[in-house]
Amino acid sequence: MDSTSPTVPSSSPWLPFESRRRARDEKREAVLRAAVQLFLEQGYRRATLNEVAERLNITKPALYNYFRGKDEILFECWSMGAELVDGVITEINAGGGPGLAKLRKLVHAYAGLMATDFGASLVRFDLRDLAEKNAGLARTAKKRIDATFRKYIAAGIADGSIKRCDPKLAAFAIAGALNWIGHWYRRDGGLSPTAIADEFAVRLTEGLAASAGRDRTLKETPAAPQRRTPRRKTAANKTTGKKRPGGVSR
Amino acid sequence: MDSTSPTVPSSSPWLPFESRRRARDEKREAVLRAAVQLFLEQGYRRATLNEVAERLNITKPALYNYFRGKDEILFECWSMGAELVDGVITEINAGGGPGLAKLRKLVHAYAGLMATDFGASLVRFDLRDLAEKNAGLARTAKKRIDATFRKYIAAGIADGSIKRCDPKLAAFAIAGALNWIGHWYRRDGGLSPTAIADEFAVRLTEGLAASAGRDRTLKETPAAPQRRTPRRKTAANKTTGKKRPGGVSR
DNA sequence: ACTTTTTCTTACCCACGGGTAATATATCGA
DNA sequence: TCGATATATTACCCGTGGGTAAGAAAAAGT
Repeated sequence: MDSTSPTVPSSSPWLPFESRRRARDEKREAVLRAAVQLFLEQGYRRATLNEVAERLNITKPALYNYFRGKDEILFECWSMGAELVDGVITEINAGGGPGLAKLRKLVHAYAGLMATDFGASLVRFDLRDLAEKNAGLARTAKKRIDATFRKYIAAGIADGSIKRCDPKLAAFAIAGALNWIGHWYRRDGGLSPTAIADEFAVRLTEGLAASAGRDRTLKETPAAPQRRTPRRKTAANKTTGKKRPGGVSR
Repeated sequence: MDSTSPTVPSSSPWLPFESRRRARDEKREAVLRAAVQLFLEQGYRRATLNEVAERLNITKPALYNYFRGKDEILFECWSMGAELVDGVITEINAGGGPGLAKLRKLVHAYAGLMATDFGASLVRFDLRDLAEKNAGLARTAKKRIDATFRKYIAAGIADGSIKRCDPKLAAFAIAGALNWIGHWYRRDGGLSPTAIADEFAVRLTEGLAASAGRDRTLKETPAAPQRRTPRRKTAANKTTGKKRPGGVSR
């Protein structure tokens, strides 16, 4: 196992390992994509693993090579969404700006995410379907996201860009409007995700803006360099190549 | 049956019938109250009829004296919520006032409803769990509610009380924030329903107000004569006394 | 070519819970 | 008191779907 196999001098001996691991991870993600779609279409409880497998041209027990059970698949779908949001947040935190501007960026990006499968899974799935351990992780992640909304609002009040209000309730109102997108948005509807995001970024924050008069300064923030973020960060996890689903939880 | 029984001259011969029917309806509603609570606590799919019955100190088959099946119970719970909203809407429609005032009244009352069991059932239950026929009715009712939000906003724009905006998206944003209350509100939390309603009535509409400067005129509308509406209207249905759940649908 | 490991399939188990049948027990009208 | 009607109970059926066991098929390693 650990013998630095001298029989393969040309090119990295890691490649076979790597490619095997990659192939495995690709299949894992394919399962997640099929699952999240089905779960959103029919609802988690109604959706069956048989049908998930069928869509991938395999059979149910094959899924158990990649996941411990149905609820773990659900959790991983949810996690994908959470990672997307986390990515957005760290990116906004990296940049500076007044609280209001940060809030607008968050609203804009979050609205866009709600129009994606993994993003919607954040709000369409019932955490009570998760194993207690995973449900706990999910609750924590949710709290962190909510805290971010409040933090930006509080910061905005502090720096004068947002008028005085209760950050908790204001965050609930904004997050609620955004989360609801995940429930009504349809790909074949008349609204494009960016149109929704643009409008919500304005509509949900204009009432909070401290700038008295009418809205000016509303066009500077949304869409910044208009860069969505499909890539996955926060490496971690990713089943480091070991056998058996083991990795789990995070 | 139709013989005007001459043998019972003293007091109304209907009373026995009436009281029997009343007793039946009371039990029916008791089932609904127990069911909606359990469904909200555990989720519809997880909750079992056995447990609903257990909470009422009866056994599962007894439930079938009042309802055709689990999904009908769900529908009736949902319907109770829908009737509450309908009541609010007809009351607001009855009164006059500019679009913005009506919108605020609706937001205020709707927020309060989201803190009740039957109100929350409007947004916490999955219509896909309903029989197709009932799901259709529910979709229609939902559309009607959404249309009301848009109507008030459009009216507000027309009469100058609300600034120009897309009524569709504005309605989505407001309804979303409100509906979300049904997901996060907890009776044992720090926020009282009226506090939430008051705050949301302001927060969700201030951005739309056409009145340029800061907010004045914000205190006149909410809570009007502060009259909640617990009574049930829209008689119809109500199992007119016949045997077997028959009535159904509406 | 051989073994070993990973991946997938066929065939099954079985707990759960919605729904029904047959039957007992109040309740009411007479 | 006595039939008729609601109303409730006990005992059961059975479809569904998550999960597993045993072994075939396909890669990978040597």
